[in-house]
Amino acid sequence: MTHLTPDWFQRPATEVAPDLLGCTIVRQFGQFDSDDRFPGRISGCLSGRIVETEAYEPGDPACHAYRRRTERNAAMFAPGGHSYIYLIYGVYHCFNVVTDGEGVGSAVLIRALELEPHPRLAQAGTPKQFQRLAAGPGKLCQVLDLDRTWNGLPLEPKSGLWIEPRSILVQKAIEVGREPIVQTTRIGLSQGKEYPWRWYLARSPAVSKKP
DNA sequence: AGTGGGATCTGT
DNA sequence: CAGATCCCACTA
Repeated sequence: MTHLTPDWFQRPATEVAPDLLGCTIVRQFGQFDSDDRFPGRISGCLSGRIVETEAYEPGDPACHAYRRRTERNAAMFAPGGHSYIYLIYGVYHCFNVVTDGEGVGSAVLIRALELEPHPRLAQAGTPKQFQRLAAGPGKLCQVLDLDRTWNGLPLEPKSGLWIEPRSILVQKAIEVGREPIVQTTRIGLSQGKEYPWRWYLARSPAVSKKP
């Protein structure tokens, strides 16, 4: 089981964000890897393909680390490969991957996933509803059961939360343009609207919003 | 100590 | 398009 290691994330967020498309987030619930020995139980790994991302960088007024280092944004200054999770509107959580070197306040917001089927999601409803379960940063954290107790952790199997690289097939599909990537402006901001730092897989039904 | 607004989502 | 709902960062 291979996972993306810190050096992969030690680049500007605007480089990492598009490269994360097609990669897979894995959230381990059970104590063991692939713990599906007890069908129907809430256990094992829940995973999904990343289909939408946004980059937040130093010098960017929309970035939580724009002004200064505080308790809330401290995780953004960790070395690339850590998590940054915060509460928004007192209701939802947002999951970010910290990027660049230690001391640089930057991250990539994971906005949507294509989930893989799992016993935990048995009551998901129709296939169409299932597709949309992780369409948006708040919903994504609900489904993966991520909150601030997961803030500031290294993304590795030991943490129970990590990211795996694109499969060969997905990599190829993106390279030859069979899986087109769209780059646009970010969503829900009051400042920094003009930066085109949102990317998504054009053909994915799980993307939160399309033009 | 008080307060205004926020990288969202759902239903009207 | 309003409302939920909480925390935090900033001002005084």
